[in-house]
Parts: sequence; C-alpha cells; structure tokens
Amino acid sequence: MDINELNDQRLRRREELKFFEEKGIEPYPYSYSTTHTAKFILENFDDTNPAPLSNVSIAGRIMTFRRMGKATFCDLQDETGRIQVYFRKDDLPEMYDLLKYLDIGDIIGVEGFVFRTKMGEITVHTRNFTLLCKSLTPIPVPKIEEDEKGNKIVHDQFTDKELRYRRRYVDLIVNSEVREVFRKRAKIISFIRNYLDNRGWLEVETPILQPIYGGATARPFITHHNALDIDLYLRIADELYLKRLIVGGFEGVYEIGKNFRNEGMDRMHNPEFTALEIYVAYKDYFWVMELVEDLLNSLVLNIFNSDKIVYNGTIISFEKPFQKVDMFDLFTKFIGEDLLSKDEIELFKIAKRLGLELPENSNKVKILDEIFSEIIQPTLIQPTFVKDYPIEMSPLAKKHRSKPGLVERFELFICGFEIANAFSELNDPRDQRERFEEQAKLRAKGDEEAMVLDEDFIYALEVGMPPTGGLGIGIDRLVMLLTDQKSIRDVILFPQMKLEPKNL
RNA sequence: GACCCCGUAGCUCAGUGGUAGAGCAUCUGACUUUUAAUCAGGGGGCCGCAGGUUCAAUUCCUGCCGGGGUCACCA
Repeated sequence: MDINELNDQRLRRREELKFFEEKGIEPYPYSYSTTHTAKFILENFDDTNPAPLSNVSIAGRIMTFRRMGKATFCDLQDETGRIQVYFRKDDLPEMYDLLKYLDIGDIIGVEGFVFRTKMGEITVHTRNFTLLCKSLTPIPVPKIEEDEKGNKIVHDQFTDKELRYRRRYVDLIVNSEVREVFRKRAKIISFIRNYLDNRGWLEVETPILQPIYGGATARPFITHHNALDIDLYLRIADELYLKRLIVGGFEGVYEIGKNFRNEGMDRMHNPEFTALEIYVAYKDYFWVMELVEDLLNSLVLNIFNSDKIVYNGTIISFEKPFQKVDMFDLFTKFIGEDLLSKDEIELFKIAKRLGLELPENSNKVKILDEIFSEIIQPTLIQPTFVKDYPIEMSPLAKKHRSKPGLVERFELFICGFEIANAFSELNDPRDQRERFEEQAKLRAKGDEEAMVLDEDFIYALEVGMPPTGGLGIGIDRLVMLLTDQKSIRDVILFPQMKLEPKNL
C-alpha cells in the first residue's frame, strides 16, 4: 500500500512502532506466559482475601484508555471477557511513559495484583507490562455505558453489515455477542457429534469432489482436475456415498460437512453450508423420527437447561413427542380439498384460486410444492413432522408401504423453516433406476436441478443395501434457530460476498 | 434476474445546487482510583466510481460498483 494512502492514525501508529524498535523493544515478540484469564479473576476475586490473586499475569487487547496524567486505566479484553487494568506512574517509573505509545487495539501482557477500586471495579494493578503486538490500523471503538438498572447501552456500535461480514475478525473483537453465537455453534456441533458417537455410529468423510453429483436436486459448482483432465463437481449432498458405506457393511454412518449449491443467496441460503447426514441400517423413517426428537430435545436441554427456546419472540417447545401430520391431511385442512386425487390441471386451477403465481409449464410436483411452501409451511411454528410425500418429489425415498403414490419421507419444520429431511431409504435397485429415469425426463424438459443417473450407485444397490433409515439436518439453520439469528450469514463466520471493491 | 432503500472523517451519523459538520477515535496540554472519565486547543474528507444537466454538483439525472431488504429461483 502506498504510504500516501495512510491516514493520520495509521501513520501515527507506524511512528510508534518505530519508537519501540529504536528503544530496543520488540513490538512483535514470540510468546508470553499468562496465569489467569479476565473471567477467572472477575469471578474469583475476594475482597476479604485478595492474596490468591496478588500475582497474576494476563494478556489481551486494549479496548479503552482513560489517561489521567500520572495514572491510567484501560480495559483489557481476552477471549473470556474484559478486565480493567490500572497503571500508576509511581509504580512504573521507567515504563509509565511508554503508555503514550500504546493505542486501542494493541495487545499487551500485564503482571500485577488484583484489587477493587473506589468505584467498585475489580482491577489489575500493574507491576510490569509487555507489548505483545502493535496494532497498525485502528479498530472501531464502541463505548459501553451501563445505566442504573445494569442495562448496557452501546454507543457508536460497529454496525455496517458489509464490513462486519468482510472483516469478521474486527466484528469478533468489537461485538461480543458475535463471539457468543459462534461459541454456541461449536457447542451445538460438538454435542451432536458426541451424541452420534455415543450411539455407536461411525463418523466418515466422503468426497467433496465428485464426478457425478447427486443426493439432492440442485445446480452444482463445476471445477476441473488438471492431471485427469476431467470436470468435477463440488458435492451438493453426501447421500449417495454414505449409502454406499451402508452397502459396505457399516451399520451406522454419519458425516458433518460442507455442501455446495450454485443457487441464489439470501437470508436462508449460502452457497456453501453445513449439513449433517446419517444413515442407519435396518431402520425406517418412524425410527428416524424418534431419533430426531431425542437428538433435538437433548441438544436443547443441554444448551439451554430447558426444553423451550425463544426464536424471534416466540416460545418454541422441544418437548417430546413433536407433532406429526400427513402432508395430504395438511392440504385437506388448509385447502379444504383432498389434493391426492387431483390431476395436474385441477391442481393448477386450485393454485390459481389460491392466488399463487406459477410458471406455465408447472408440473404436479411444483404446484404441490408451491402450495405447501406458500400456504402451509409458514404456519408450522412449533416442531412439526410432515410426512408421506408424493413420490415425484422424492427420487431417493422408498415407496410407502400402504399409500400408493407416496413415499416414506418426513421433514421437520420449526418456525416455518425446514430443519430436517428423512426417508426410509430406497434400496430396490430396479425402482431406483426407474426414479432416475423419471429425473432424466425432467432434465430433458429443462429442469436443471433434476438428478443425474449414477450407474455406480445403482450397482451398489444391486450388491445390496439393507433396509435403511436416513436423515439430513441443516446445521446452519439449526444454529440460527438456537441462537435467535435471522440471517444465515450471522451463523457462518465468513459468508460468501461479492469481490471486495478496490476502494474499500 | 426484478423492484425498493442505502453508500459523507477510523467508527456512528447529520447536512446543503455555491467543493462540508457533530460525537467518539486521533494529536498537543492539564489531571495519581477513572469507567461513555473530564477540561482546553489542533489535525483529519477525490461526500462509492464514471458520465450528464448547470455559471457552479457531495446535493439533480443516467449508468456502474458495493451493501441491505422484498420477490423470483432454491431446501
């Protein structure tokens, strides 16, 4: 970067850096030993017995300065929180003047003793301090005011969404609630992994680069392998590979990983997103329903110490059992007609009557899907299993054991969005081939999202897959729900953005 | 992809057809228990980019870039 582009604050910091180097002070040292964290000190300081904290060493980023001549206070932020640090000229005869060359954003280590100030704040009284990293560019400096009731009022908060997403590291420094969201995300994923491991299932990793993409209906990202000179696709789902592992004799396999879909981005969609998929041999979708109920119920209990959460101001209960309802019963309830028996032309008329806009060549599946997602889905607030979908919507699900035209599939809806999708997995290779052929016809008619025939997958089914229950959970949406976030971008550390313009 | 809103100092934001203002941050000075520290003084802006209208544009118009939102597409 051209030096002329630096503003006064950045120039000043470079001068300070030079000052430290000329003084023989390393501005970027190699390590520092801490004995305590901010949180530990704040939680454990005892006014009647300060001795245990009479010699602490902490490290963190300077977030505020209050300089008062021969005394200075600043707030030091480490990963656990913020603690006030006190510097007194009398106690730091040689070093006190160095404080002048420190800025908000610098990282320092502080050794000293803990005491409580007149104003009642637990504070580290500095005996010695060390520069650990000179920050050369200023960060936003929101100020936090606490009113008499203890409510926190944040002034000059860093709110520009574009900058917050592009410079997530700054967002994380400055907006503590963002750190909490991602801690909770990690906790959720860790809980799920433990839960599945404890049930004895095997965590596996399947290819992200795939010669044939499958397992969902979506447009893929295409890439190229130079040595093999072939195009490969980034996976849109794990499903077909995990089922191959069930064929291989593992009786419970799961994967938590990224999928990639080359489609629109909005509040609910990011091009790469995290999914859990799990397949368990000898089980059907009724068993999977109980699994989902128990997994989510224990997850919520573990994180909230309650089976109720609040999302967008609404109390959501994860008490078992969740509601279960047949998709076509919902249609009857909301539309007043049994849609199962209707043909494409009748469905089209009904959709028009409901005021839905449909493309001219909409097939039966698209119309049903449209009616469901527009009219019914937004009303599914409390956890609700919707089950028994039309066969055309679900090319990898097993035909219903008693209801013609339907498959054994359910989806779980909470707060109007889909959290889980599960089937009794189709394991009849003859049927699977026919379903793929149906998809090929849709593709021929211009449906770019229709599935592609995967001969090797059919071959695997011919080798033989036991009856299997399968499940997919959108982890990002689950995290949104459990952290009360309205946009998927707020639960993904580095959401997809357009290229950064040069002038930013 | 369509439509609506937004883009002004490091951050949060005002404002005007005559090339800009506040608070915080920053700099100088004062201040040895402050906490949105305070007090006094100073510096800092291609007003997103490009073009047009105009004597004159940051302001009005058009296009572009970036962001947010709604819809479409999509689980």
